[in-house]
Amino acid sequence: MDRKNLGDTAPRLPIGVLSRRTGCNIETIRYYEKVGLLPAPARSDGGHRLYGHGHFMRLGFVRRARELGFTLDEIRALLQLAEDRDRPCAEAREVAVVHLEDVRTKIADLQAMEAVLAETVVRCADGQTPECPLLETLFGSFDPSAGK
Amino acid sequence: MDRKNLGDTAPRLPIGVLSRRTGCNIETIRYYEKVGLLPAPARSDGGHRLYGHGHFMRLGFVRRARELGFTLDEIRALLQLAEDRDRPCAEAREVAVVHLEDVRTKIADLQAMEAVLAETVVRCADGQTPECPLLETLFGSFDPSAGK
DNA sequence: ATAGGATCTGTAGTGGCTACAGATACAAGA
DNA sequence: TCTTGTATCTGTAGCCACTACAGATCCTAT
Repeated sequence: MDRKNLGDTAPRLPIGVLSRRTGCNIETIRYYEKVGLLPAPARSDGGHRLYGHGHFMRLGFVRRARELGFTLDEIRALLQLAEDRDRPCAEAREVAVVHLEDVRTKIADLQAMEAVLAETVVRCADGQTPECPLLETLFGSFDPSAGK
Repeated sequence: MDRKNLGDTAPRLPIGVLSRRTGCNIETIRYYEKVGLLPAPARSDGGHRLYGHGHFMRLGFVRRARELGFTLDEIRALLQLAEDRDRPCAEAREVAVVHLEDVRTKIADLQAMEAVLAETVVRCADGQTPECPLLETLFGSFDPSAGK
């Protein structure tokens, strides 16, 4: 877990290489540096960013965490735990549990939407309905409690 | 479907009443007016907005559509169809079908995340693992293809 | 008349990017 | 060495759908 030493002896590479290897947009990399998620890298004499192995590892972490839907603040916390703690697993797990519940809530919300939409689309398609079921639904025509 | 006549004879009510009856934040109502989703209402002599029945109907539509996840532009299009077309159902249905596919994609993405997260959380919890499975996953330790 | 709540306009911010524009650096080929 | 094309820089602004003030004015009940 010795991942905080970014100053290793591997060759340092420009941002375009980091971008292509990690699948992360150049502008996003600069954004992550701006918001403190990535440390500022060394620079060439001309001012170009030069990234070492540690940056590749760290950005890989960030991207995988983003793909799992963690917010940048959650990722920040996870990286901090990885750096500072001998046994970070309990705390890291807590971050993941909270996020997992959020993901499950979002799934449930979307599934509720999907159910209404799917039903409405079917009713729009059957061609037997004199008015448009979707628009009637949205205008609240089928809900007697609408209006107060 | 005669919903474009907002100048009816019912009493006109201030924004706070519209907000409470529709569950839509006052500032959101003003935002919707700014972006053209709601027409500008009549005003009192002192400049306060006064909303009639048509606005209540229209904002109800917008809120229900938002709850179903439609974007503001999709809602704009649906309202236009409702106003302009004798038979808007085919086009409205097309808007809903595109949106339904988007919702299903989001559900699938979230379910993929949920699967990875749930597995990782379980492995973090079992206490048999020497290192933290979540952090190892994010650092890419269990993926031999990581690095290029 | 007064006071408290409602409302106004304008501005800025949220999260996570993304897209320029104008200027400079870098590398390859002639 | 020079030229040219590509890569990179910084700064600014925008996207989407809101949300939150701040200072000023309006409105209504006492």
